[in-house]
Amino acid sequence: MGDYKPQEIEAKWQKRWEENRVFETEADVADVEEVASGRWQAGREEKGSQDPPSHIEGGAPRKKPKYYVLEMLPYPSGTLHMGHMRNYTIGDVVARVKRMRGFNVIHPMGWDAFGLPAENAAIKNRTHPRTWTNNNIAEFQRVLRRFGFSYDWRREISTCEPEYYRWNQWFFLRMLERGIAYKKKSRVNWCPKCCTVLANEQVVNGGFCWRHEDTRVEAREIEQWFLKTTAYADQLLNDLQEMEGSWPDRVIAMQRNWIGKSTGAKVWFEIAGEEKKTQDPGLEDEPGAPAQSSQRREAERNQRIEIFTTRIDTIYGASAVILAPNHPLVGSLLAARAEDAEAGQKSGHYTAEGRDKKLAEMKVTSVKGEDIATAEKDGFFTGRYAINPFNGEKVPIWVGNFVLMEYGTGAIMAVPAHDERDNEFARKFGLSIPVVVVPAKERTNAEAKEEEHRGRGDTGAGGSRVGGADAAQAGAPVPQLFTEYGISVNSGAYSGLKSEEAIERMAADAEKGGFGKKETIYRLRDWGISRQRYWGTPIPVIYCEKDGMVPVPDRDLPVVLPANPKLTGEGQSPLATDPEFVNVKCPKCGGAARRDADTMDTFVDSSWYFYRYCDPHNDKMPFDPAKAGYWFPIDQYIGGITHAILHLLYSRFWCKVMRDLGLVNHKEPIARLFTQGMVQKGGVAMSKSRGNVVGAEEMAQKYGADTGRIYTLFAAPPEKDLEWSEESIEGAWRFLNRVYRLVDKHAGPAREVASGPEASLEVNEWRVASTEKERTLLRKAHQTLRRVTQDFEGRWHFNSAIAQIMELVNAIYGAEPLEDGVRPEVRKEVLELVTLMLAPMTPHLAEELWEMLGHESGLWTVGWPEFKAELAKEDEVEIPVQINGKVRGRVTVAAGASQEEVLEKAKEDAGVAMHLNGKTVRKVIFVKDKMLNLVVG
RNA sequence: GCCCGGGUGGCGGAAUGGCAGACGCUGAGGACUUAAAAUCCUCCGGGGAUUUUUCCUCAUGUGGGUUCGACUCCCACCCCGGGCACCA
Repeated sequence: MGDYKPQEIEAKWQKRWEENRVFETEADVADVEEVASGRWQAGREEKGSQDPPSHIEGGAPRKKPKYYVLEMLPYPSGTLHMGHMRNYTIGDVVARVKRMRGFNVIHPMGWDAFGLPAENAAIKNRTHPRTWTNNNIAEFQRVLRRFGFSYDWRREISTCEPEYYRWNQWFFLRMLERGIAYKKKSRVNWCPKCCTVLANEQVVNGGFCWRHEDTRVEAREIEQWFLKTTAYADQLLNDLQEMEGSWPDRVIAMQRNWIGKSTGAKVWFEIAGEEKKTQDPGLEDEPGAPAQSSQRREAERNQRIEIFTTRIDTIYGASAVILAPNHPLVGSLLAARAEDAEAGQKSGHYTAEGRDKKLAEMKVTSVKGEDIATAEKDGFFTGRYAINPFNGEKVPIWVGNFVLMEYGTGAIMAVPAHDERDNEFARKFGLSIPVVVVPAKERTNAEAKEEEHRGRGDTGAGGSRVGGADAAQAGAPVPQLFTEYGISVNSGAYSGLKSEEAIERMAADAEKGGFGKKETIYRLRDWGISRQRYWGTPIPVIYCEKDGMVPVPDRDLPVVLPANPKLTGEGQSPLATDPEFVNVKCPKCGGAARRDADTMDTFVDSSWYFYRYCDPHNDKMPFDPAKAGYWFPIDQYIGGITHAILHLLYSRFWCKVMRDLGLVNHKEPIARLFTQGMVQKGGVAMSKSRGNVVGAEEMAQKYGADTGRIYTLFAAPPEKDLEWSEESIEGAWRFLNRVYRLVDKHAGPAREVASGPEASLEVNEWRVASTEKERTLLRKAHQTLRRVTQDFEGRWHFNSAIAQIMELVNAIYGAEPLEDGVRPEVRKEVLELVTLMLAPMTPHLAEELWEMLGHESGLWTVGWPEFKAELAKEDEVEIPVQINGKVRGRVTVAAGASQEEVLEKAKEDAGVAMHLNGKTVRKVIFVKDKMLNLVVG
């Protein structure tokens, strides 16, 4: 009759779904009350006497288990392409399957609407970031609706609205109260031409500004707001255990790596020569030394160099202490003594000027890790010495470009024999390389002694290990680099101990002696959230000359962005140039004061947005804890691997903070995480900048949304990358047409009869009354249902689910003409199964077919079909017969036949008999209904 | 360097210890048609034997191992992709 016209069908059903509010969902009343009464105290005063909110009526579903499925919210820019659509399709299939299986499903969508691109576009096009953003949102929404995703649009949020970001501010104030938010100077990427801070991504070509490619980015110290993620480092690390098995391994691994816990010890090295000076400070000042010199000495006197090491057991092998170029002690160490520089010069390496130049170079290097990682090791001797507290030896103090101020204490002890980097450094600059650990295995007693000797020899007769190359000159054999655990040698009282023991004892002794202690440090740093931008959440803080930093009182929230900013992309924060915004009265004293002109990192917005979906219009709190308690944790979160670290880590952090605030009672917000693969074209991910996108709308116009959906599901398993293929799209399109024509052809007679749940026919009635052809079809249909159900449940093998359905459709075509031997009831049953199985993936087509089959109420009103094992059961099975593991014949037997029956039949088989000829059967392996293997010899 | 993935026909991919290559794409042939499109049917890993039916053999990155039986489990290695990286 008709043709498959996806554009008409899709519009028709989208309208019906909306009219019938099919995807609107509410928290279950009973459960919400249970949660509220049982576990929640904070902020619940009003609730006690109140009736449930009007939208939770008595008719709401009761005791359906909840299911929260969520796709990462998009940043609304550019064009929606099939890469986006794949993500949303996967989520939509899950949502629809769960709905059909009787879950109370929440499936929301919103917009990550703040961010730099809006601001840049606004500068370029002379529009307002809000205009640009809202236009994009409208466009995105239109296309998402066009694909028929089952979102509850009433819950839509946009993070750039004051109704949303006021809660960012509210959270910030709570964190400020608890000391989680604090301000400190920190090193940033600074572009001297833009006069602003750059994000790491804006530093290009190994240290240049993205807008001024001839301008080198500098490291600068400026005051910024931080959130103390490090306070939760241990929790963030330990709770990862809970996610094992339900988050991808690599995401867990990446987060572990990022947090980077390492246990070791801090050790304090005194600066040599200080004691003498403290006795007689006045006399020590060199003529011509700067006036503040003695002052500096004063400060330096009690200063020791604090180093961090995970291998305190190698401390007897330390041949230098190396400081980061921007270590606070570097300046005073160098300035203190001009002649020390000469000492360095004498050692043959540097002039004072060369040294200063070098230091300046090292300091200016961008903060960005890449540059440092690839740079060659460099450094210089400061001319000063430190005392190794374990053996009292003097070791030279160096400055090295590979020592990071940001990690540990910004200073290390260099143990060249047992650390790769130190080894490289020592070889380059001729530091000695004493061996203090030897491999445990090959070590006999005699060898150990010898090793001990050699070690001593190498160390020299207690001589100072200046930056000279005496070790190398002495022609001493260069010891091998050995970085593993072993046995300590040449380590005083600790010689002979296993590394593990030595670490324990030496750390304990350092603590006793007051020159060190055990310490755990993390790679994770606090989260800097200040951005010198306009399009973000204003930081709700005011600076008053009299009262200092004053938080904006809750009642004054939100601090709203000024409507008409001056955006130039250069200079300081745009907000700072707006007097109406900046000038404000101090909330404490009423005097003149200034607002903080920075805005928050947009990762703040996305760290808790999924809670807001539970209660999107609450104007008293970020969300009602009872509602969040009902919906959380997120049962299934779906998004790209690109957010494996930052977004997910910040979200986890936020959850833990909210837990401490009493807003939630779970440890982790996301129970299961799925990271889908990218859609590629020409081997690279689709992106507007590469110009290789297949537009979502274009797709929908050409083939319809359902074809686009099923193609992305069929072409590859969801976790793998998918290479776009126009030919394969045609295949998906053909398949849907094939299904449509099949149903269309048989719909007439099918409409005349009842079937499925309406027919309430018992399994046995079907079987008794069935023809062979009917039984075969029903069997295939229910076998398919079993496998498709499995593929939807645990494994998400949508591609093989679709393949199964294709097979079933092929089988039905193969049984044509169905009029011959297949009653309309059976035809209807089989076609309904096809329709219902397709429903989560091609929802519009499925609704249309469902209607064609004679159903007046929408497909959304029915559940997932019931699998009937009786119908799926095979009557006969073909069993391969193997001789010594090779298939030599096949026998057909009744399902469930015994070993004896199968064996007897097998022996009759010509091929089998031939291979058995003249041999004895030694062993028989029989797997019922599967195979028979005869071991002969 | 360390940590994760992954290697199966011309291509995307099935098969989680039991007939390797389901399903789809491409390609070839055929039917329908005045013709084309659409649709439908058949064939499609390599080598060999049999010249019709079919049979043998090799084959899931490489080499070992476990097992009656291995794409699947174990060990070693090679290659590809991704992440992290002077992290002390």
